[in-house]
Amino acid sequence: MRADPHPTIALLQNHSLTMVVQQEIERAILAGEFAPGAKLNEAALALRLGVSRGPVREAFRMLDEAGLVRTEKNRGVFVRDIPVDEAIEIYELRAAMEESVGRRLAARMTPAQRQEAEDLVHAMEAAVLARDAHTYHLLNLQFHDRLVEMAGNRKLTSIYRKLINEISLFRRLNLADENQLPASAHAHWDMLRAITGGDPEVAGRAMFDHAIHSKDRMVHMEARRRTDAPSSP
Amino acid sequence: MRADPHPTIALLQNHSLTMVVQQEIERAILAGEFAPGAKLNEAALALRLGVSRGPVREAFRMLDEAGLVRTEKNRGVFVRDIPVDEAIEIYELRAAMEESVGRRLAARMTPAQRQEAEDLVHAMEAAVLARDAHTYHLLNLQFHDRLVEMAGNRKLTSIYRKLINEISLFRRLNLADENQLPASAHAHWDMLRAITGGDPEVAGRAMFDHAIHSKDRMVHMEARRRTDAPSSP
DNA sequence: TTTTTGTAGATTGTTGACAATGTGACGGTT
DNA sequence: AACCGTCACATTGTCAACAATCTACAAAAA
Repeated sequence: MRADPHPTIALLQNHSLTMVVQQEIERAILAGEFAPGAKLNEAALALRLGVSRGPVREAFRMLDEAGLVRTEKNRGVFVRDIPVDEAIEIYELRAAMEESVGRRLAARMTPAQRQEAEDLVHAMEAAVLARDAHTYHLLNLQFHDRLVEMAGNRKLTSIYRKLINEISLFRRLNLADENQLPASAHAHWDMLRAITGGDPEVAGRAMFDHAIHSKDRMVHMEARRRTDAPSSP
Repeated sequence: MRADPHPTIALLQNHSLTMVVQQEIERAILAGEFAPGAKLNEAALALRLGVSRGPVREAFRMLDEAGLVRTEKNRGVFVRDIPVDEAIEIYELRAAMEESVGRRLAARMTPAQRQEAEDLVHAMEAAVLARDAHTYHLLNLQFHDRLVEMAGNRKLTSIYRKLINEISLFRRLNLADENQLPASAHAHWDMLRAITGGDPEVAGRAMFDHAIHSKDRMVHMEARRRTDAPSSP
């Protein structure tokens, strides 16, 4: 038996340089500081973070396995640029996972969890009124993330989050049209109602359809983009 | 545009030492040469593979991210030993994924694919007659792997395979009882029939139920083991 | 005896140096 | 002008040495 160490001590015990470097690069990628397709220079990153190239290389291997970067031997590592067909695959896989989440939540969601989810949708509605698409987007992500977490399957949660990270590397990802935000918020109420209704099949289907709808909108946007801007610009 | 390079050239282009080391360690782990919980010594592995510790460390980071090993700072890396509750989570997640696979296959399986799947079940039946539980186990894995691959979602396929790898680290994983093999083979015929029937919901449900049944059998075995062998041996 | 402390050896964490490979510019040839 | 070889330069791949940390065991203290 061992007591929980002092927070600062726990920090040092768990965070090797490689871990810190990995988290920092991941943060930078997801924050858009490195665009999809951009090359990541080992020495430059090592210099910027004040470490040698070793930990940076180890962090690269982790990010590669996580799907955030791709490594070309003797050429370097690049921020991954998710192709459309892979984005579609991720959306469809996510739909299957969210269906599973909906089923589970219909059977086991606690009142406190329901309250928390409702609070999030209320916040989303506030963002709609404020015409704040960015905040809406973040709340939307958080809403789904919390529902997934509430389903209580940690493996599913961790894989779901990796998928969301990868999707965020899909360049052509568009924030929702401001005009469609009210409808989107409404759809979340519907989903929540389906869950609290208690029928696993209904709830699962609701979350599945919602995810597929996201995919369809993305595919639609992509198709329109392709017709608007012919093959080579 | 670039042509596919000569096979040998492609080999050298893609396989850095780190990749080779990663694949070799992964192979050894999955082959059981390193038992779950066992410690992996950097220097020893580097010596065995004829490389320095750098590539071994990078391979460790990949295997960690893939969930095959766990890293304790300043203590080393250990083959992961999947706890029962995580195994259950993986089985349930796999069930959701296989349901999705079943739905898709009901709608798009080609005659050639159907033939291939049937051949695999025939081979499984042959293994049953030969009382060859090991071969049966491998064919079973291959059957499911091929079905997943046939569904045509590469992201789902790669995640599915990672889950299978992790499950194989679950120590208490038991091969099927020889007496249950005939029933198991029969169940695969049923699944295949559900798929070729063409109804996505029926096919999805069949694969989901089959996967959940696997989970239940595992949980049952685990429960019996716990009662047979009280807390501390 | 039990506990604590100290020390030596083994192992991991990190670094900088060297080797191998790729990139792009320059100049010469056709 | 287009093509090709050559050659620096930049970058990645690999390695070996050093520093930090942990582990095990023995000696000393309670």
